[in-house]
Amino acid sequence: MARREGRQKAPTIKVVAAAAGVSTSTVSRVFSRPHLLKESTVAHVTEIATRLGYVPHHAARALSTGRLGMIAVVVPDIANPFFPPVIRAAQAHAFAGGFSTVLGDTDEDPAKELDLLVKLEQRTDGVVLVSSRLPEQAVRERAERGPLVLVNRDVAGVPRILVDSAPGMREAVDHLAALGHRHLAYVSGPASSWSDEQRRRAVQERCAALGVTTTVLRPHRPDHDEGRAAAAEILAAGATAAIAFDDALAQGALAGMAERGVAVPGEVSIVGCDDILAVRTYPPLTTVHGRTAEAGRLAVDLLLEFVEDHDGDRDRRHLLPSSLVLRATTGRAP
Amino acid sequence: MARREGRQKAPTIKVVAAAAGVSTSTVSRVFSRPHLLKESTVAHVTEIATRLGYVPHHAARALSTGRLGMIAVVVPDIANPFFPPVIRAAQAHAFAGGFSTVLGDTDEDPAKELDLLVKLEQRTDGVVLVSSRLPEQAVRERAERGPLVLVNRDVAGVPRILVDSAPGMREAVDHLAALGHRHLAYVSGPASSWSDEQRRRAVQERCAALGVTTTVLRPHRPDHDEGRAAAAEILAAGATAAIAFDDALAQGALAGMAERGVAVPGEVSIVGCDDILAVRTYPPLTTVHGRTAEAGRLAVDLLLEFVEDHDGDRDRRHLLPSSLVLRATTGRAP
DNA sequence: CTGAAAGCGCTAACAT
DNA sequence: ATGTTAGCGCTTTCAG
Repeated sequence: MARREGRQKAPTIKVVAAAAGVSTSTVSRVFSRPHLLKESTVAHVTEIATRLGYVPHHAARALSTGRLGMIAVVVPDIANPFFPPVIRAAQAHAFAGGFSTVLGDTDEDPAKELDLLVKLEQRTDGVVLVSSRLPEQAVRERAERGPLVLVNRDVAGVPRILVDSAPGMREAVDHLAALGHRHLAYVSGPASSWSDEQRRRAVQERCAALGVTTTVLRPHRPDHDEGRAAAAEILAAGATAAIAFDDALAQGALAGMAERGVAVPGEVSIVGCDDILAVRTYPPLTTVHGRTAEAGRLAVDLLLEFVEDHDGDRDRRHLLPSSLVLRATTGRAP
Repeated sequence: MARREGRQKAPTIKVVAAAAGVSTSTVSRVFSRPHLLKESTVAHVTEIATRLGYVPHHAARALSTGRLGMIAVVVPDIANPFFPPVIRAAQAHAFAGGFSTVLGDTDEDPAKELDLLVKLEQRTDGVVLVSSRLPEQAVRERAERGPLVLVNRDVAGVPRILVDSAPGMREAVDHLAALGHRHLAYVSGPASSWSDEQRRRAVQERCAALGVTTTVLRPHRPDHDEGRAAAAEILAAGATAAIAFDDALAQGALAGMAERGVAVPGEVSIVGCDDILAVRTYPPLTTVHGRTAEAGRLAVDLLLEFVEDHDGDRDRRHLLPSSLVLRATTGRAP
């Protein structure tokens, strides 16, 4: 059996230069700003380089330019199905722009979040911070120290992308009212969540405008179990329809209703938010679809802008509209 | 309003050296091999360094040592709930070992996977490749070029961690047989999947041993819709129980049964695999729990071993046993 | 135990 | 359009 050779060290710019009969700067330029070179040189050097299997060394380039070629995407919990689409989009877009992404998971813990942010500061050119759980002041301070774009967190002076669930929520209320519902419950999400406040407010205001009674239930951790518990609360409130902070809660509520033998949408109607697992429930969940993937893409766009130009206008705020997706968990009031 | 100062550049080893009245090598050693120095020197320099807010520059160190301090975790689809636990565990463990992680998403596309692997080769010290869709030859070639650990892919000569669903599958068959089921369907997953083959085989063999009839259904994409479709196939086969390749399929099958008014577990029993969303279904899904998080942790362990010592023993194969978790979708045969 | 000096591989003025 | 020459910030022999 042939013994494995020790891994061959990669060819450097120097050996390519020698082989091509040009200077190292020329080779360097071929890979960074080819437009400054004669086409023939570019072609020639490229050919030699590929033949030798040359690839620019990342760390060396980083050291020279001060650009790491890497951004971070930080989320509270990668296992929460809300995040993968934004991560994925962010990643793909960054990659297209020549940047790698590191993913950070804060485990929903503000202390870990802060820690991570500090560590990442030296390893990345900038960070996309999704659904930050940090106090506003901390976010602002971090934004002072380097390029930072927020997703679903509204801090003035820090560039941010917001998935705006309000339009969808209003549609949901309209839809329910049109079906004859006169009393509606809102199943709240985490108390400190920007999104929750936004969604709740949209529901309340629209209900008020339409003369529909609304009961706001206590804050809930956005998971299945809490949703299950919420089913009882909805029933106790005497509501005939409920809008939940998110799909996980809505799905839990569905299960809770099933346990109690309450028919959905026959006896009560349920609406979710985020459209993240809507099609996996039974019956398929009527929900508010937010453009989360687009949020990831836009966040990276914005971030890369700031990486290029540290002194761009910080106070940018993008709102991404949402809309109601009708499926099978809403029906006429009993 | 005070104008924001341009970002202050981080202090280098040089300024720390000057401030501490020592040479740069000493400062360097304080951060890399402090045991070579007098305790008092270490203490003194450390103090100065923290006061100045000095942090070793990553890229510079990488250039010098050839160690990037970074590993990659590559998965087919970050949105597939099977992966987050392994990613999360891998990440946490790597971080503890002083390594950052980049996450790669191949979008289930072998071409993208290969591409990504090439790009990552120069940016990381090694990669954990989860559920690779690449041909065996390609995997082997990549393993020659640098530290690589596989998860849920069994290629001889490449270190690998396998979540072994066979024990759990056997338990499932035993469980169903004990409940009086005599005809059982296996809902197959992707045709090229190592896991599917393993699971199917375990089911078939155990059924044969027990004298239980088994129908193997066609390959399915592991998602909800296909599971829904599978419900009809299970019924058509005349089976009174089904074991699905994974939880997504099982959950879909649940929905499919509900649509047809077939009671679970009254009329048919359903078992999933992976225990990834089991508790979010209604009724809660009986499923095979695999130790996926542990797989992530172990993979990183193994990988870091190879990063330290490029010539360790390549042919390591870890099997992580699984077991059946009883919940509410299995019951006596009708 | 500590210092001096030579790079690691690449880019960026500055020349030409 | 291309070559020359310094570094980027850190580690690492080699001396002392």
